[in-house]
Amino acid sequence: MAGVLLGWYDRHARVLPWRAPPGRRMDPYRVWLSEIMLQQTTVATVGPYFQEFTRRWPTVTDLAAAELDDVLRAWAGLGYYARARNLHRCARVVATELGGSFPEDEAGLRQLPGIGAYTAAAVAAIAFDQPAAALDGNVERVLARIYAVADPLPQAKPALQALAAGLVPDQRPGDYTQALFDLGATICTPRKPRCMLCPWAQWCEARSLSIQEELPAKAAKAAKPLRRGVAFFVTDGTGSILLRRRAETGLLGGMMEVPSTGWGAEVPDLDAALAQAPVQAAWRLLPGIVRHTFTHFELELSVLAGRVPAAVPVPDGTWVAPDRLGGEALPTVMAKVVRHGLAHAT
DNA sequence: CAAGCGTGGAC
DNA sequence: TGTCCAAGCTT
Repeated sequence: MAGVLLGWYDRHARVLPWRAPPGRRMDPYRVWLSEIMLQQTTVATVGPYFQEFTRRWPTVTDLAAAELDDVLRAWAGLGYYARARNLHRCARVVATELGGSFPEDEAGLRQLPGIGAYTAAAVAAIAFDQPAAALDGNVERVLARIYAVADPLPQAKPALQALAAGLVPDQRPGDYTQALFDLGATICTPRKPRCMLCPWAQWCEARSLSIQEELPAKAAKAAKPLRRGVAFFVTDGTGSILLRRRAETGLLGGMMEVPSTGWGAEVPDLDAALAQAPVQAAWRLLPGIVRHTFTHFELELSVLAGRVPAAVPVPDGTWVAPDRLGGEALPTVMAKVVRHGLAHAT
């Protein structure tokens, strides 16, 4: 089966910025960087970020020498911000403790910050052509169908991992791994798989049972609770906007925010909200609400606008001119709040 | 070890 | 509008 897939890959491999042509190997730094960026993130989204990171930091040593804040700024908008902090930590370990070279085996890679079971196997296979079984969402879907594994994920994951390990060939395991990704991304898609084009169709149990679109089964997801809060859009006499750095860990850790009340189930009343205001001002409630969906809750923010005569100092705060917002470590939800404030308060 | 952790696009 | 999902990791 592996040989057939490799033959298909030789003819149909996707061309991607972090990928070498079939039969070649890519720089391990770029393989690693792309794998971190691609965690739970689409190829289309990652593209521009990968280009910018490799332009600014062509080697892992360059990335290690960067300031964490510059890395966070460059990562802004990509989400799952712990990845950026772990990326930077990992680069420093590789640069200072490993002489600038990544470990070539799965176990060594697995020790590094931000590298879990999947990424260790993927980098070992793709960058170093080791026969490691990388099990991601694509491979889970392909194998669940090929072997008609009906047990729901994530319970079925250990069984799929064993099946994956049994398929990895000794010849060209790196290309095989990438071929499996391409198969999942272009043929064995979540909806309406293109079985007529699949090089593995003759071995697919799910297809023979006509249940390919029902697999893989997944456990039901919990409903997302609604949280609400009030954000404070503050400008000074020059039009600069008050931003504040969030705590290093947890949600949006280390990123910048528009100061706000806590986010809870209840809408804070005006007095409770104002008690949490970062400065004293004559507040005006802006029309509309900023909505944002996170992984595990939905958020609705009302926005109070205030103006202060001069850029007074605020704990963890920074005053940023509107034309320099693009360079800040602003997560998307906060960029939405700023946009709302600029549209209604200025 | 279940829960916490972002975002944008497809349908 | 809602729902799913995309090359998962950490605690």
